[in-house]
Amino acid sequence: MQLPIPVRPAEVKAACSNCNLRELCLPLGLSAEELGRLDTLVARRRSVPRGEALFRNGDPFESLFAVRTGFFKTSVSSEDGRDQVTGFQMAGELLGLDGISHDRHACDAIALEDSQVCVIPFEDLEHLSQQFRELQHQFHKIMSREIVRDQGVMLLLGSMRAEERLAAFLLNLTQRLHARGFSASALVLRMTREEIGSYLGLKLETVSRTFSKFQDDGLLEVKQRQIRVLDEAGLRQVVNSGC
Amino acid sequence: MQLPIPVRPAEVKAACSNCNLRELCLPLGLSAEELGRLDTLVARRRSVPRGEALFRNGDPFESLFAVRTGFFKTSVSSEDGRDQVTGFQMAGELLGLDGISHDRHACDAIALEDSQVCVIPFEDLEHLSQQFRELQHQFHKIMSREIVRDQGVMLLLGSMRAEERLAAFLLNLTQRLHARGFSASALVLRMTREEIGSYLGLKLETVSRTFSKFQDDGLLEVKQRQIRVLDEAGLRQVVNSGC
DNA sequence: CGGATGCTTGAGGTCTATCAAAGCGAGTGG
DNA sequence: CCACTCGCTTTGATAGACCTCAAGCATCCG
Repeated sequence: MQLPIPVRPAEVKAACSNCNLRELCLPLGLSAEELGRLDTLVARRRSVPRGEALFRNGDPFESLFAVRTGFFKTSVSSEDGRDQVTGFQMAGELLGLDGISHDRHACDAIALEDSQVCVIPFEDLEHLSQQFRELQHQFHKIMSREIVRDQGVMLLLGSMRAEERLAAFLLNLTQRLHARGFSASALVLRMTREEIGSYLGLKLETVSRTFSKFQDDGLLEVKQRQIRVLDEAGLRQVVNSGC
Repeated sequence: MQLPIPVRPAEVKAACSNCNLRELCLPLGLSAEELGRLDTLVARRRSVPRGEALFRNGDPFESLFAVRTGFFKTSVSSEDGRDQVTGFQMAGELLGLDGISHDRHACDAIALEDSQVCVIPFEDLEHLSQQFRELQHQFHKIMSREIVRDQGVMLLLGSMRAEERLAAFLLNLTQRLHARGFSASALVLRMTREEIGSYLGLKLETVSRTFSKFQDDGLLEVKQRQIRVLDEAGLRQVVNSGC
């Protein structure tokens, strides 16, 4: 998979106001003035090589991060070493909202490919959103959207069977890629079967078997991490086959 | 179970500034001035009889609600009629955060006993939190806490087995009741086995069997909905027995 | 008191996990 | 340039956890 948005030459000072992702990210719906002020806030960038952590559970929370390019996973772990992938984040999505509650990050965020994020110092964001109603509201919407998303994952984990889970996962991925201008039918997975399994509450063997079954059923073409969706309607049917 | 906080006589105008729950709720950490202003905002009350909805999926979103007395469940449902309980809320906890993202509620909130909530008009809250930094920050913390809580539920649903789930659920309940001044060992469940099962991703029979097993193992005393925790450390061990 | 609702318990079946082995592919070094 | 290695994936056989179906019991409430 190519980078969702071509990286500008380094010397060009990119900013929210001229970012290709502003329709998917925090700036959505802001006025020109608000955008300008946001630019002054979101000045820093940070590159995260594949496999490295953007932050880890327990790290002091100072900033939110907006994915510019690349791909991340977030995961939580319990004291006894259990591990659960809680989400995958692509360009335009926010990372770090978990950290606000206790001033420390509550999960790990790991880059699944070489990535770049915009650093959004949280104190500054709160300060600025006191002056700009719309910015404040947009931020609240983003947090709320995360809560709604999490509820959807609970529904998936609590009430769906393996095939339904994987189908729902693939449809969600393709829908998000499509919103970023990519094909809705051809995708390259950035994560391993094990990471998909962790996210979906399944073992990696079950994920692999389910991919194979979808291929046998003519829903997908699967070549390792290269996936082609042959029958989107069929996938939708699988998701809804539970009840 | 008794009401967590004795209901004041109706004629007494209760407000955030003299609410017994202010250490658990939105007012936490606010100055006297901020509290006073919050009082003017949170003027309305609403009673919800047992079994009735505070709001339903699709209802227009206008206000958040703080539970004053009683007990709620929230649940989401998919198009195909699948149903998932996403949480249980008791006194001092906020309901409705899901509604911010699309100006419509994204779940159902049902009272599991006769309940009373404080109505917090959301526009007013955003307006007021533009003036009061601390209120804004406290609200952000509450939203973030909800996100962290949801991640914990994902961990539970994605990686724990039936006994671990139920033990974790009971420990969470007793801990929250304890924070409200109740016994950490004796509790009365306000929800059915089926609702517990839906929350934990299990069938009601499995919940019932697991309760029986805990009783056989000397961890609990179970009399229908009356639960006595006999061995809290043992429950903790069950939660961590997975890995 | 009697019906309704919710809870418990049993038997048998299904789905997913577990254990094991072989295959594929990308990157490395000879 | 090829052989090798390592990580990841696929596939098979088996086992175990949880679900399903069914019956009986307890509790609540009119």
